[in-house]
Amino acid sequence: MALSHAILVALLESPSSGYDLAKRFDGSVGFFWDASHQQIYRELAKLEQAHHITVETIEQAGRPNKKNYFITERGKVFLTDWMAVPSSLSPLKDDLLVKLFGGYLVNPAVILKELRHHRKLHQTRLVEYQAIEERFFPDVETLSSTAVYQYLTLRNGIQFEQGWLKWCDEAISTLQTLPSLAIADDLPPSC
Amino acid sequence: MALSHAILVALLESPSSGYDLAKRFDGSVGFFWDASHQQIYRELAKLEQAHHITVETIEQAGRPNKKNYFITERGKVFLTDWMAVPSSLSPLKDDLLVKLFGGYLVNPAVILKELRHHRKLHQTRLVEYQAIEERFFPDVETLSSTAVYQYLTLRNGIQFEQGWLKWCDEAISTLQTLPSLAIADDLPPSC
DNA sequence: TGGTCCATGTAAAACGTTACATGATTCC
DNA sequence: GGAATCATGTAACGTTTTACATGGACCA
Repeated sequence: MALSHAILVALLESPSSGYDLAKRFDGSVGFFWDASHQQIYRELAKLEQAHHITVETIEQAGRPNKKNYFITERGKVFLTDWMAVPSSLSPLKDDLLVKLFGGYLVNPAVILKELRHHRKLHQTRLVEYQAIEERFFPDVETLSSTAVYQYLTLRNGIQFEQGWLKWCDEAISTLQTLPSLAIADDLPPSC
Repeated sequence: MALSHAILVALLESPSSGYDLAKRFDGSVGFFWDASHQQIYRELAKLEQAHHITVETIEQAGRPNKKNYFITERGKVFLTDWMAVPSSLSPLKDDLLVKLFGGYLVNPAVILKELRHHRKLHQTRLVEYQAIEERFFPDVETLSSTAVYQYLTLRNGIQFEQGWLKWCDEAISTLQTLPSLAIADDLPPSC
C-alpha cells in the first residue's frame, strides 16, 4: 500500500524518471522506505493509470528517452488524505535480533562477531547522516518549511543510529563478561 | 527467507502449535519479527517437509486437536549455520517518516497530531517493555546464558523506544515553533 | 444469544525479489 | 577492450496480506 505513497512523496519533492527514483530510493527516501527499480516501474504504471501522476517524455540523443513523472493535483489530494489517517507503528523485522534471541545455540564468539559487524555498519551510516546534516542543514534556525520536514526525518535517522550504537556497546560488553567466554572468545568464529 | 528462522528460534525456546506461535508472534518474538497466523501455518508445513521440525498431535476433548511442533537436530544445524552468516542492516519501512518527509503538503497541525499519536504508542510500548524487564529480569547479574540473550533483545526494544520518544519530542517542539503554527495549531485537524 | 477463545486451514490478490534483456555511451 | 552508467522494461517466482471458512466451548 505505501510504496505508492513513498513514490508520490518523492515526486512531490521533485519530478523524476523511474531510473532517477530508483537512485533516490538508494539514499534519502530509501533511508526510511526501500524499493527496487522493478517495483518502482510497476508502481509508476499503476499510479499513472490512477491519474496520480503524469508523464512527459524527454527525447534524448544517444541514450534512451526519459519518462519524467510529475505528481498531479489528484495525486496531491490522495497524499493529503492519507496523511490525515493515523498510522500504526511500523512492524519490525530484524535478523540480528532473531539471531540474538536464539544466540545461546552457538558459541558466544559467533554472536559477538555479528554484533561488532553491525556496530560498524551503524557507525558508517551515522557518519553518512551527519555528513548530510552538516552539508545541507548547517543552520537549523533558517530552514524553509520544506526543509524542516526533511531535516526532521534526517534527525530521526541520526537518533536511530546513535541508539543502535549505544545498544551494540551494551550488548557486546554484556556478552564479553559471560564466564564461558574467557576461552570461547579466542576460538575461530566457525566454532 | 527469515520467517523460517524466526519460527525455529521460537520453537527452540519452546515447542508450540501454530496457534501458540501466532500468539507468541504477537509479543516477545513479535517485537522484532512480525508474522500472521496464515504465514505461520504455511511456513510450518514447509519446515516439516524440510525435516527442520517434527509434529506431535495432541488429542483434545471438546476442542480441535493440537499439532505441537518441535525443532529437530537438523533444524538446529540449519539455525546454527545461518547464525554464522553475517546479516546486513534490516531495511526500514516507516509510514510516519514518509508522511513527515512530505509534511509541508498539509497543515502542520496534521503532522503534529500524528507525531503526538506516535509518541503515545511508543510510550505505551516502552512501559510494556519495562514491565517485562522488571518481572522477568530483575537481577541482571544472575541471568542464565539463555536469559542473557533474550534480555539483550529486550534491552534493544527499550533503547529503541526511548530513542523514538526523544525524537518525537524534538520533532514536536521544532514543528511547534514554525511561525505559521501560531494560527494553524488551533485549526481542526481536517484543514 | 452474542462475542471471544481455541485451533486449523484455503484462496486470491498484492507486493517483493531475482534473473533476464536491450543497447548506446562514457570512463579507465 | 571491459566495466560501469544511462534508461527502460518483462517474466517467473516467492512472500505477505486480506478475506473467507469451520465449529465447539465458555462467558456475560
